[in-house]
Amino acid sequence: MDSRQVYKGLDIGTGKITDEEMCGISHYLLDIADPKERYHAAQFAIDAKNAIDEILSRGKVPILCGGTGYYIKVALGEIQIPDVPPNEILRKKLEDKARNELITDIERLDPIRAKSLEGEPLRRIIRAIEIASVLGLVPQSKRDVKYNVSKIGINISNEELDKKIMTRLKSRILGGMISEIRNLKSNGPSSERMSELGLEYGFVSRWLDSNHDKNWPDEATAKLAQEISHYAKRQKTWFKKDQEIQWFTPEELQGKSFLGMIQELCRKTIS
RNA sequence: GGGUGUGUCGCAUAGUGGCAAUUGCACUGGGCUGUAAACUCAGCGGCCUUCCGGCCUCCGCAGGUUCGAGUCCUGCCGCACCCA
Repeated sequence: MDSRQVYKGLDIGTGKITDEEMCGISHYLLDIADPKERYHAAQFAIDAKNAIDEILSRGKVPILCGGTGYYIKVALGEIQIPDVPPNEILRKKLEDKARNELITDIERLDPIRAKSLEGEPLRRIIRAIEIASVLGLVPQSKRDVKYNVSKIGINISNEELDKKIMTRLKSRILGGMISEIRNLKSNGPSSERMSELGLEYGFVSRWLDSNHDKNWPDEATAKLAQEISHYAKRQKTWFKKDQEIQWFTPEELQGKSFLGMIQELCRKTIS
């Protein structure tokens, strides 16, 4: 459930699991997309559901793991994405309009959806117009979860989290993240595209643009760690809202024997 | 020792005598219907208040001028640069 690990070639910077680390367990939805092309949540919803159904059909229990909250929701069917593909021409046209005009547009097309878009970024208002212009209205996104799900979250204080982020980042840099990104860049993607591939990728790419052959400085590590920490906090905000998540501290998970606990949860969920 | 500057909310920065004081970063909280590691909103001296708002404290320290001082004056302290 990771919006960046789907891409081929983004390994160190996304912390993608290695073959040895998999211990023979099948992992899904890794390396399924080309970094040159945009991969969307809507596609992920399809791919994830297929993978889940395939695993279930073999009588196994799928474990969804990762930090892209939106992708998890979409994969489980907690959010339905209307089947309206992006219309770049329309988007271009709408981007030239002022916010007020766009709001008037969506109010005319779908007053109910318009209400929920108050204070939302332009991009989402444009998307709503895009949907409404095809379907007439923006359909209500109703929950349609076909699976029994147990959700587990690990609760860590911000200080603890920041420490972990720093050690992780340092080991990624030692592990060759900078050259991974340099190589990736030489294959074409612009820095703008690189930013879409993730924090590390955008940040390092921008740094490379202005410091071709310099050595990576410690200040850059600190700054990047800060950006990652910001992101981690946004993730917390997202998951905090989910009432179904059972939260555990890292100590609790260790004390309990993690695998045993998962098995117990599986049994409960199935029965 | 002499001269010239300078001291504003964690850091940085704005501030014609009417200012609880600009902006950026950081920090805190929030939103999320095909870009989600994206995008985006709000709060940020304290206390009270349902909205409007009210009260107190505040721009290095101490005095002064003024109806009124972050802004002007004096002294002190800290810092910076220049001349010795």
